[in-house]
Amino acid sequence: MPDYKPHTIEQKWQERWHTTRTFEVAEDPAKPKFYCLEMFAYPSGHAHVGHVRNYMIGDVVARTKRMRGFNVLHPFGWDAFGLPAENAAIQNATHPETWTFENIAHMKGQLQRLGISYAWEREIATCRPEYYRWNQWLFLKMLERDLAYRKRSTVNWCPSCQTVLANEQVVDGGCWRCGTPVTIRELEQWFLRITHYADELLEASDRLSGWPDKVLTMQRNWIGRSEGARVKFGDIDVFTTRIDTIFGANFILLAPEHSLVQRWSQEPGVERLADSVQRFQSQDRTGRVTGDIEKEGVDTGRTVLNPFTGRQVPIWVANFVLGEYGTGAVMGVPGHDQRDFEFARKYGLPVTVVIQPDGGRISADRLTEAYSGPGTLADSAEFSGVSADIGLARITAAAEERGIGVRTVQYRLKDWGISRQRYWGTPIPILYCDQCGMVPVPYDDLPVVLPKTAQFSGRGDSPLGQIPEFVNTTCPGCGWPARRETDTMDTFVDSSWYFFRFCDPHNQELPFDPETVAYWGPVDFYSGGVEHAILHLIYSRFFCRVFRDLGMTSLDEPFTRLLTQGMVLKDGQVMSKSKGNVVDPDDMIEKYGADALRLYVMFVAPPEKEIEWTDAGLEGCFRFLARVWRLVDQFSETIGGGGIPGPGDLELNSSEIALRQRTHETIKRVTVDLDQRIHLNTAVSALMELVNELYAFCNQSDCTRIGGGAETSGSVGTVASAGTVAVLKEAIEALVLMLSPFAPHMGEELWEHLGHSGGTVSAGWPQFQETVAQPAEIVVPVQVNGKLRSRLIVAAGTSESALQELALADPQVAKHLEGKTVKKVVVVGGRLVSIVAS
RNA sequence: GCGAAAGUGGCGGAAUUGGCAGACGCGCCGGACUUAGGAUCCGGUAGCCGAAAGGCUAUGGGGGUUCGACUCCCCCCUUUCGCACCA
Repeated sequence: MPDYKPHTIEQKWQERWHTTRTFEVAEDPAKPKFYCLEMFAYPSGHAHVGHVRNYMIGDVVARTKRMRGFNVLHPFGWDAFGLPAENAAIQNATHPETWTFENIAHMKGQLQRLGISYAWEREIATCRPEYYRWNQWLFLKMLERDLAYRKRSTVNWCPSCQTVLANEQVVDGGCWRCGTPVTIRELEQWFLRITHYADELLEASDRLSGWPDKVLTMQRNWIGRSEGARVKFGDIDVFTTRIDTIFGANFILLAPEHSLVQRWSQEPGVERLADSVQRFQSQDRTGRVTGDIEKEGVDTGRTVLNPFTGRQVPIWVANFVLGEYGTGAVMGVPGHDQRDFEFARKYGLPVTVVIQPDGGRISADRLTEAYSGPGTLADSAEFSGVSADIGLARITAAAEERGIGVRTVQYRLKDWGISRQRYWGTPIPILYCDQCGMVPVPYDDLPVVLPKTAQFSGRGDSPLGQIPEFVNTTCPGCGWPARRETDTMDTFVDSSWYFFRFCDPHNQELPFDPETVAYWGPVDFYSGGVEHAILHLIYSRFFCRVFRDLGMTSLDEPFTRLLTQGMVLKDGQVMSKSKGNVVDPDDMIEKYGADALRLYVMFVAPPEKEIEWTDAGLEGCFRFLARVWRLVDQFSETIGGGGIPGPGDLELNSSEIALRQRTHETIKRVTVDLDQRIHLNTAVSALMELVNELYAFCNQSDCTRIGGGAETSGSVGTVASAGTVAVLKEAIEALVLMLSPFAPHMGEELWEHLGHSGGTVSAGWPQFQETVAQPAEIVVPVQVNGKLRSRLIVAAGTSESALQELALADPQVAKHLEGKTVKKVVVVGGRLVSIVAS
């Protein structure tokens, strides 16, 4: 018998899968579809085990679904635009395209050596004009529908990456890629109007039952809906969620960026104001947003009328008021807002109490902190005496009636700024003509191709601007000279709809034929890192709705079920090149084979959890596979032939019945674990148990001698009975089939050894019979006063009264009941007997 | 600060609904087979007491509900993650 040698069989099957196009699919209305997708990869160079874990998880799901009769779409591609390629170009004098395609070639090889069952003919790379032309197409469609627009505004700037960042790409005040603190710049930028869908994105999140709560919570927080009102204090519009406290608004606070502040600080004789405003604006942005800096303000010397109290209130500028949220102006209610309270105490501004807590009375001069709880309005003219929530509604209505306020909903979510001052991205298909102004590139002229030659200086101006042949063009409207937009699109545009492109990746007329998405969509199972919770995942939900509103799909949501896989740690740390702790899958494949690697990564922890890499664990999985190999190989001749009757038709002895029961029970467990729970680790352990059971069966029934030494290990012993052959065949075939999503090469090889030529997919997923899966005898624990005292071995289905009798008669139990009276006996049928005595 | 998730042997982790805690694997210990074993097969392995039978204690800590709690409730500790002056 040849030992388990993974390399030859892995190579054999990978070649066969490729030449027979095993995983390529077409729409087939006769079969149920299943779209299985893992987040596509940024081609950074070499994938480490942490990266490929995700693909292995998806592959187990895809292969299982295929065996269960689904028409499975399982594609892969490359998120191929982006900064690292350009940075590498600056450092190594290679072209970003060269760098990218070399990396893709290497990583594709890695994935193929892992045996991931991708439909490679659908592979896409976003940096190809065949792909990014549809970014441009969609951009123009969005422009037509006013979902794309250009405006000058302050934007996040990463000084290291030398480009603008979207709000979603600023993490803790730093750049999501490199962590460099973000600064502010004012630029003309293109924006996509994601806020148009803010409410829908929020509401629909309640229906995403297949998503982790954690991700949904993050998205809801990010959208940050708050209901309130805008109220005019003279010329100043403030946004408040607490209009019920307006009678306590003793001052107005403006953000340093507020247009009035900017205007006033340019007037003569206000040096103190101008200096403070300047200082606030230059304060560390992170600190301003996170609240780490000291709250400061400066009096503008101006006042404005509080429209409800009729009193003049001073206008201050405060560094903690954010220009980008609401109207950049707030009413200061020191009695009922902690920030305003601190501010008022610091600068000696008056504090007024306008809400009295129920059953208590507070006064302004004794307050040590703002009171923000519920209560009854006080000192609020005609509104005094009503509860705060009723007051809120009435005051809002009054403001609307007087034309000085309006109910409104405010979002934290901002429109998505997509302009990037870099080269390696999708050119924005816009021209600027002196005669016609801004002109969209006509659809027929798409794609606007990224020019090959460019200077990669990393200087912070758009490299495309350095290429006259690119910039200078003619206006399609008037024929006069025009200039092209030189910014490129955020690469998150590419990834926001690629899952649709996979349905129809070679379409030259449209991003995709709506029919294909109607068949394949939505993605049934999507897995990837949680770090995309409010980036890629929210953008994709946005784009799905844009396509829907363009009439190209009827889907509201792109992803039905989402799994966020855990990271792989080595020495307690995330793998990274700079830490030097990466595990290269190729090294592990070299040592143990792809099947063992896959099995280990699936077995060591549930997919959502992070795992700590150990070579010893991998070796254990290799040993398990070798154990399966020996088992199957030893029986392949005996059970591999035809004409073996099914075990259901034979008289079986007790150990044969027991093995058969274990087989069916295991099928049931593994099926539930894989199909419903995606508990891949417990599915593997169930298979390990079945293997242990098979070894025990063989040793005990003496049907053959497994192992034992070099000269005996090759022999096939005599098999005692037709029943033994039948139950072994059933068990081993089920084992091989169920193992094959995890260890596909071995699965196919052993299936072939067992005399089957059609492959595991056509064999289908093994079926269990509920009646066979139930054990004939069960163990029923008996507790006395909550302590386990004995175990009864009884036939399954023993009645509760019989169980009670048996339990009370049990000698161990009787011992603990001595001198006591039984107060109560709880019998849980088939589960346990609990006796209470005293 | 607010919110969420988690905390189980030497280690990774099991325990669908409140019902035998520690499945499975790693590691370790022992046996068999062997010239040899770091291969293979078999067995043991939470702690404490005990020769054994058996008993006691154990799921971060402390309370509670229950015949019964890793699981539910309250308080506290630790870790991880998310949010963080959002008016």
